[in-house]
Amino acid sequence: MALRHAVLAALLVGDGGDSGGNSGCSGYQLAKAFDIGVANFWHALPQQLYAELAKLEKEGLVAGRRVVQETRPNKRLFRVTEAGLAELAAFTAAPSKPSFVRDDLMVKVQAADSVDTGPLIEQLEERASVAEARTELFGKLLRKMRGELDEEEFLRRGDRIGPYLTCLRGLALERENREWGLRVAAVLRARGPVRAER
Amino acid sequence: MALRHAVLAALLVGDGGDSGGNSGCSGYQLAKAFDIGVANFWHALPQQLYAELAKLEKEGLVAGRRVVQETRPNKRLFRVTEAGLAELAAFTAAPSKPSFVRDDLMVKVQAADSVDTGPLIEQLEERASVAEARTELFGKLLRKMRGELDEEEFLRRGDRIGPYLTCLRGLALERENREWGLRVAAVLRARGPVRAER
DNA sequence: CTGGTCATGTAACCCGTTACATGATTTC
DNA sequence: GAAATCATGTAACGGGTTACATGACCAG
Repeated sequence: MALRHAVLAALLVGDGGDSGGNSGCSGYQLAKAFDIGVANFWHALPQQLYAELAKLEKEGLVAGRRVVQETRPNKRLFRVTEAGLAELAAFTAAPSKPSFVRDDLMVKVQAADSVDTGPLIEQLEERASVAEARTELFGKLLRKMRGELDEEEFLRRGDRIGPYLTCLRGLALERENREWGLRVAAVLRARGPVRAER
Repeated sequence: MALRHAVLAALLVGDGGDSGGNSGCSGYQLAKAFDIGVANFWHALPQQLYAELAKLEKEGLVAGRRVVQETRPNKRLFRVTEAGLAELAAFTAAPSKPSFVRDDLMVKVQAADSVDTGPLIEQLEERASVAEARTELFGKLLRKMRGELDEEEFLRRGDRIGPYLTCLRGLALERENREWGLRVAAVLRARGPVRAER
């Protein structure tokens, strides 16, 4: 049960959108975060998030308040409570589980000597281009977060560097992703169609 | 249900240990592979692997044969069948699910502005040193796989490059992992203990 | 004589995924 | 007029994790 901590951490950012300081963040906004930035270190579907928010609220780790909208469906904004912060602190102090990954494309590359590489090459190049797009996106997010300061300066004096540091890693991973995809595609292309000797 | 494909791909290597060509690989050996190289792209516990092997055997995608040992417990070696290869081929041709990651440490870094960073810094440095060890391990594995050839040469003419290419990615990821860990630890250290203003 | 390696599983429970359900508003 | 965005859930099923169970051999 560690999704809760990912949710709490993501909720801290609390980009309520408009002016209202740290008003919180809706399930929907949270789901978007889990599709972009948070996806670098945690994956979860919207349904899971709604369910987890409900559980967290019942346990008092987040507090939700209903916001009535006229032109849009009503929504609920959640913020992390004191108890939620304590939970996060305890989690941070405890030992971490080893990170884990699941990647279809790498499974396919692992088997590349025994199967037709045509579709694989396509997928690798597709992934490289997606990775490139994400690289640019992360670059923009970073620039936005640090504002006018340069990186060193921001990391010394900025007041919310957590998301910046995770985004930095996301950027590095996507760059890596792109390079690897292109490299492997090139290698497989150069070898040509499968030689079915065995 | 994609663990099956990871298992099939891992089984292709078939490092039966001693001389016997491509004799296959036991559940136990498979579990070790999932702890080292395969962990770069798939995570699974031994129990899952034993269960999956049983299922794959019942479906005819792998074939197991019992090997009686005197000085060690008996074991079963599995190899991928023709049907298994076909399954892998179909999987490779089909679209890939987006890769996904779950990383406790990154969740903690995301929340770094709101919690005590002491234990976090320790964990980051610990991870960096583990990553360094894995970097060296992967370096050795790569040298072993390519034998006397240099990398370019091996990737052009070697006869099993799949595991090499995935290992290459593992190496890059671990390097990245180490650098990030050290960087973040340094940044957090420089900021000193939490200033609990808010 | 303690701890690591080899070797394979079962059972219960919880978490995560897939499928379903709804509906108004804005943009192309 | 179609498609994306905003917005929130429920229900069933299947896969994954945790805990348990066993036991011989080898190295320090």
